[in-house]
Amino acid sequence: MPASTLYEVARHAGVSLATASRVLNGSNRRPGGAISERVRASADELGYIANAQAQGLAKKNSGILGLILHDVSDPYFSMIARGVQESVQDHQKVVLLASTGRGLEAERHAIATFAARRADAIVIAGSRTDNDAASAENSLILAELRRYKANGGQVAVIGHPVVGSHPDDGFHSVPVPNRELSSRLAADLAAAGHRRFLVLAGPEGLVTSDDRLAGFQEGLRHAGLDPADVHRTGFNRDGGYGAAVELGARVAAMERPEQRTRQGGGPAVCVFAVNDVMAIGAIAGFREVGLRIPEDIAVAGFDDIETLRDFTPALTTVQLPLADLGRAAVARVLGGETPAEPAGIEGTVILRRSTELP
Amino acid sequence: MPASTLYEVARHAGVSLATASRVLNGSNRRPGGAISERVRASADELGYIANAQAQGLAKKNSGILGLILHDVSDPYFSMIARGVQESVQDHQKVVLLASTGRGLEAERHAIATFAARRADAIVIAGSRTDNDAASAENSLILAELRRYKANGGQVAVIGHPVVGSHPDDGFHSVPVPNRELSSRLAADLAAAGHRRFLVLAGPEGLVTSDDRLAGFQEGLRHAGLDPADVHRTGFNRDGGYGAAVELGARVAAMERPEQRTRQGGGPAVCVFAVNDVMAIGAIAGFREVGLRIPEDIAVAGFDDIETLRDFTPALTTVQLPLADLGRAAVARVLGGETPAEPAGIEGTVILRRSTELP
DNA sequence: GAAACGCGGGAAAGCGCATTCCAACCTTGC
DNA sequence: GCAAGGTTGGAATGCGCTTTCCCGCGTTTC
Repeated sequence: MPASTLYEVARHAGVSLATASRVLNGSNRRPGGAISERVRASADELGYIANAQAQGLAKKNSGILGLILHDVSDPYFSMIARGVQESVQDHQKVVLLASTGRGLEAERHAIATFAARRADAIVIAGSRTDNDAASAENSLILAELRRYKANGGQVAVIGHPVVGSHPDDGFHSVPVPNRELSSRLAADLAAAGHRRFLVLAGPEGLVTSDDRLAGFQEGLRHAGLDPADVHRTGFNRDGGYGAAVELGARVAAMERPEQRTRQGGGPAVCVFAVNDVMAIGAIAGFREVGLRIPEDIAVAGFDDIETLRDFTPALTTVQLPLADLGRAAVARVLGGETPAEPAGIEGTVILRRSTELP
Repeated sequence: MPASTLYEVARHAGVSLATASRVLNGSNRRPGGAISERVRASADELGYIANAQAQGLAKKNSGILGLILHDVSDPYFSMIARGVQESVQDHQKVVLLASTGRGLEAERHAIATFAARRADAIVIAGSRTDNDAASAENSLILAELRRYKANGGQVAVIGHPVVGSHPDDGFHSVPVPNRELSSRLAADLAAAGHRRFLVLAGPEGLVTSDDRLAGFQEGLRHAGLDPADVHRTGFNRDGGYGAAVELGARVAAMERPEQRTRQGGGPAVCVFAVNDVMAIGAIAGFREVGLRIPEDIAVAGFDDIETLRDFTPALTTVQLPLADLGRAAVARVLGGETPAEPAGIEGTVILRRSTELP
C-alpha cells in the first residue's frame, strides 16, 4: 500500500491536479469553498501525505535547516540545539543534524551534505579553529559555504565567524561575548580578593578558548594584577582532570601573596577553566590529589551548564543563554521576530562557592 | 549562480545524462574508465553537487533517518542522539531531529513530518505514556506509525514498545531492562545494609518510571524487605528537588530499624530517584533543608549521566549504555552489523558514596 | 447590449535525477 | 567466418509536485 499521491486525491475528488495542489498545500490562489471541501475530504479519506521531497523539487526550497555541532551529547551544544530546534519548529521547518566531533573535514562534509539536500539555511555552532594546521581545511570550509550561499542558502554562525570569511560574504553571525565576559569574570574575581590565577585553556587556535583566555588576562590587567599562568590542555572534562592531577600539588604549594599582611588562609590560587566541563574535571582532579575546593584552591568555569547547577561546591561561572543563542541564529537565517537583539547576546558572571574566600 | 545540474555536467563531458548519473552516483553499472574520468572531471570543474531531493524522488528512498526525542538538551536523550547520529553517519545517511517536549500530539506530528519527508526509518526514544488520558493520542500515534510502516518505513523504539502496538506490527524495539536493573539495584542496596526505602517516581503512566518503580519493589520483596514508600513527582530535576524539600524533614526523622541492635548512625532511609537528574535535584533539596548525603539520608539514581560522574557525593546509580542504545536502534532499522545483541542491552548497578553506610 | 475585465479551473511544462529499454558494439565459441 | 551472448552508452519515461499559461465563464462599465 504505497502512499497515495496528489494525483489520486485529485481524481478521487473529481478535480485537476492543479486544483488539488492549490487547496492542500498553501498557494495564493484559494479555490472555491465547495471544491476545497471536496478535495480536503478526499485527501482525508485516502490518508494523503504530501511528499516533501517532490514539493521541495518543485518549489525551490526544502523546509530544512541544517545544524552543525561538535557533539550533541555535550551539554553546551545540546542546549543550543534545543533553542534551534524550538525556533525551527515555529517556522514549520525541520532540523537536520550533523556532529563533527571537532573535525574540520567532517564539518566541510556536513556543509556539502546540507547543500545537497538544498537546506534553506545552515547554522553552525562550535568553536572555530584558527591555526596553521587548520588553514587548508578552513579554506575548504569557506569555499563550501560560499558556494552554498551563492546557491541561495543562508548561513549563521554562533560564536566566532568562519575563519577567513569576509563581511561581504553575508554570513550571519551570533557573536558570543567571550572576551568581555571573561574580562568581567577576572575583574569580579579580583574584586573578591583573588590575586594569583591559573588558566586552564584549550589547545592553541581554538578560538573560543583563546578569546576567553585573552579576555581574562585583559581583565586582570585592568585590575592591576599580573597575568595568569596558562596551561593548555584538552577542551573537555578529561583535559581539566588531567591538568589538575598534574599541577595540583605545585599549585597548592604556591604562596598566597598577601599572606603576610592579611591573616589567614584561603586558596593561594584561583583556577579559571575556560569551560564548565573542564572546571568540573579540574575539581575532580584536585580532589584526587587531596585538595579541597575552595579552601585549598578556587575554581571557576564558563557556560553555566544546567546539569551542573547543583554541583558542590557551587561553581563560579559565566552564564550564557545557550538556547537563546540557538534561537537568535535561526532568527537571523529564517527571519521572523528578530528583536532588537542583533546587537548581541548578554551573559552574566555568577560568583558562587567554588571561588569563595574565607 | 544556481547549482549546476547533472545535465550540465553530462553536456560538459559530452556524454548522456544516463552515463553521467551512472558514474557520479553509485549504480551497478560502471561506465568505462576514460568516460568516467571525463565525467568526474567535468563534475569537479562545475562544482556539481547532486540534488538529494531529486535523487530521493527518483529512487524511492531519502537517506533520512528521523529521530524523535523528548528533549535534546536532556543528557539522557542527547547521549542517545549521539549514538544514533554516529551510526547513521556510518550508513551515509542523515538524521532529522524532532523534540516533542513529552507532548504526544507533538510526537504524532513528528511522525507525520518524517513520513512526509519519506524518511527511510524512524527511531523513537523516550518513555511511553500509558494511562487513560493518553489513550486517544496513543492510538493516533499508533495509526500514524502503522501507515508509515505500510508505506515501507522502518520503526524502532528505544525502551518500552509503542502503547497498543502488536508484535505483528513489525516495529523494532530496543528494550531497556529497567525492571531488572532496578530490581538488582534494590538487591544491592539491601545487601549493603539499607532497610527502609523511599522511591521518588514520575507521574503515573510514565512507563519508564513505572517499570523502574515496579522493579525496585520487586527487588526489595526478593530481599525480604518491606516495599518502599512511593512519592510521585515530576520526572525531572525540579521534581526531585521539590519532593526532597517537601519530605526532607519527615524522612530524616524516621527511625532506623536496627538502630537498637546495631550501634550507630547511617541514614535511616535510602531514597531511590528513578533517574539521575531527579536524584541530583533531590540531593540539592535535601541539602537545602539541612540534610547531609549520605550521613543523614542516602540517595540513588538511575542512568549514570556522564556530566554527573564527578558529582559529590558520587551518585549511586545504574549505568545504561545510552549511546549503544541509539546505535542498536539504528542497527535494527538500517541493518548493518547487528551483533548478537538483539537479545538486549546490558546495564550495571554502580554503588557509590551517596548510599554509603558508615 | 457589447466590450472589457476578473476570476476560477485545467492542461502542461518542468524541477533534477534514476532507470528501463534499445541499439550498437565487441567478444567469444565452434 | 558467423551467430549467440555480453557490454556499453543513450533516449525516453516517470518520480510527485508546483506553477505558468490559457480558456471559458460571469461581472462590471459606459
